[in-house]
Amino acid sequence: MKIASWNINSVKARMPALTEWLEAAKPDVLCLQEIKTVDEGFPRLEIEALGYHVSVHGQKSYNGVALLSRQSPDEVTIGLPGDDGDDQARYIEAVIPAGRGVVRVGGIYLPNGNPVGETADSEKYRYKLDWMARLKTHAAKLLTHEEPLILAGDYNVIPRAGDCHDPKAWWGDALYRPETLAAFRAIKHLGLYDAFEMLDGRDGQYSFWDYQGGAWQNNLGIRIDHLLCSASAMDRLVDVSIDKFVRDGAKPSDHVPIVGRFDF
DNA sequence: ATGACGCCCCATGGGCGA
Repeated sequence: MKIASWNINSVKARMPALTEWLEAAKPDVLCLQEIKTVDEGFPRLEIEALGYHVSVHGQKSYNGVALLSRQSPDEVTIGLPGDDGDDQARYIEAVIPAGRGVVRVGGIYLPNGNPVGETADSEKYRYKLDWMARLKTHAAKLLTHEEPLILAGDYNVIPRAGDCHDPKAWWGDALYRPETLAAFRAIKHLGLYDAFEMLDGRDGQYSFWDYQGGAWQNNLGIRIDHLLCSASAMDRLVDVSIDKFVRDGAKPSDHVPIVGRFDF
């Protein structure tokens, strides 16, 4: 069973790339981020025609997440609990049949957080840290359940120096600074494992390259898209791949898919 | 020091992303 995540950077602008990848990679579950459309604008029929159930948590122009699954999902929920005033569409969750059991998948679009501000207390950075605290609370609750858990998405966190081309230049950015890394560790320390780090772990394996400045051509990337797995999910993880070749396609997203293959 | 690229929208340039 293949469970994947991809920040698609507008699902409507990316349909040729998305359909091509779905038909080739055939994931069983795909979490999409930055669909940049309301629910009604999601190309549901085209995706369903490829054999997927479509669950959407959309938003006009910005953010927006979706969850595609070959099997019909149960218990689909949208929005990260913990702040009723948060109107940004960044979280979707479902329980998916897997083998003889089920797996719970959360699709995450964690806030970027820039600019940080001189004293690291800008509104956007506070929102990022608050969101990470809410994710920790929610993950702790989900980890009390029996089924394997995978929290897949664009975390906007560079976990290690080796996950960016120029750590000194990135240090201090909202994606790579002490408070961000501490919050990310706190989530992992609940009992979640970075699938790529555990099964591959090489430096320089990026999932995002900026459109600007020839970042892709010069391999100036960062690894910010992650699959965090509970222990029982990790026990079933066979391999992880970052589909870097997708960045060379026509009209690519600035992110590429990350895929975990599980023995469910 | 700035902009660069690409996406969005009751657009025609500004906001946003990372």
